[in-house]
Amino acid sequence: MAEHDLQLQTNEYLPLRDVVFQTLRQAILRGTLQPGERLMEIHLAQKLGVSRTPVREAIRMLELDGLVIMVPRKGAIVAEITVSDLEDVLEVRGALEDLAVRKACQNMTKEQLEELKAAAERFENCLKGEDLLACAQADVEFHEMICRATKNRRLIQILNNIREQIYRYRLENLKDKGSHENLVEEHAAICRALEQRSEERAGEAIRVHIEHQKCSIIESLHIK
Amino acid sequence: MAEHDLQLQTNEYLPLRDVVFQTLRQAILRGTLQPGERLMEIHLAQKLGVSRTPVREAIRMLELDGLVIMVPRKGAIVAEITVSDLEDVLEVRGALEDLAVRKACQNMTKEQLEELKAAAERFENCLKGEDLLACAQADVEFHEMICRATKNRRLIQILNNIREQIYRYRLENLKDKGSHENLVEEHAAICRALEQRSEERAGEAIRVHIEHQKCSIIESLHIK
DNA sequence: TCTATGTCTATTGTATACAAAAAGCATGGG
DNA sequence: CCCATGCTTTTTGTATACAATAGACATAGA
Repeated sequence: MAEHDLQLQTNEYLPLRDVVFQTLRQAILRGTLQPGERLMEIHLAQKLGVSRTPVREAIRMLELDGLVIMVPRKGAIVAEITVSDLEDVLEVRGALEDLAVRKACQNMTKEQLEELKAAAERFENCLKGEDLLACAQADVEFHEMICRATKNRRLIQILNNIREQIYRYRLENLKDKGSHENLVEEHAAICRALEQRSEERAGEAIRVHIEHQKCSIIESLHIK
Repeated sequence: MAEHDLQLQTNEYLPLRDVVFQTLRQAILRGTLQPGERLMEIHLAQKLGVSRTPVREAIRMLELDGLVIMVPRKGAIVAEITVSDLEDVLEVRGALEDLAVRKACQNMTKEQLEELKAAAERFENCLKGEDLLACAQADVEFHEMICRATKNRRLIQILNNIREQIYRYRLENLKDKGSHENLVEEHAAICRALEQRSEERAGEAIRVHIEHQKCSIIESLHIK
């Protein structure tokens, strides 16, 4: 097995299980731990310098998060996402982002709208550079901003979760420069609809946005 | 503390953590463990005849399920649901049931439709009796049937989860006989729209259904 | 040679022991 | 009488010890 450099962010004063959880989650989302790879408790515990107990509890949490799959009496493996899974997840995401943007139409203040446009601009600027992680971050911020404006905590939580699950594939997807223009235009369309407070247009715009994302992620999976 | 009669369904050959998890979840959903109540590890472990380890792991799972809340260095307490939480959850549920019923319009076979109508009828018959649990069960089956027809595993999982979370309040809600007629008619409307394969009507019908549920649950909370 | 069985090892599942921190209570000083 | 401080108790957080099982490998018999 490749020697991953997992390392705890020991700075915080949280229960170890939470620190381990965040560490492993990051490792999975960033691809340090690859789909299909086994998570062995003793191994991880030694690497992280803790005992098995917090590692086990972190794995339980990853399991319910859908990031690992438990095989009874065999342990946890990093979850593979199949094309069919991705389609399912993105379909759900579409419905929820639609709800989010509609609520945002009602709730978003002028200031929030300005911030949103600024975020869209940051995203555009990032695309010109080479830093994929920064692009992804800017895009996440754009969507989170809309989401937060809904004030619906459950919606925020579920959408964050879904975004995290597909994060690795989004990253892959951003490598395709051909789609960059479209992405920028789609974000702009969402901003415009929000400015007009048109739930219909905003919903339509974001559904198109997610749909495109779905197609291009699936395409990039096939190429590999 | 009231002496709850928690008991493991030892029949199955699952890891204890899963058995404990299901047991505690049932206890919370059925109200045996009430909102605000503390879950103490040793106590539960002794009651269930296991050690603390599986109990702890079960609690971690309940935590990510939103059924308990962890207070650092204090332990877990059964989650309270506030009116605002309920509104949030039901808003999300509305969007997802809408998606589900639209997909069902596309996918549902004639046989499935017949089964659905049968389920609606069972629900109607249950309402005439006094068995609230049976009513709730019949209603759950009706919605699950639609959900399963979508073939979207993620959607099925999230909706099941949401339904479970509000189960206790639905039960409370079913006690109000005044709403029974409406419920039956709403189910019928959903069936009709599905038969006509009209996504628009089906979506509208189920959104109304969820919206009514929201109102009457919140009302019944205020009365208490 | 192939298969079946037995043993050994690696790894999870479970229990318990130990550490640390928070809450409650009592006692003493102001 | 009230408040603060320290002790005690309760409970979680963490580590480790022990049990059980699945998988691999080897060996023996057909």
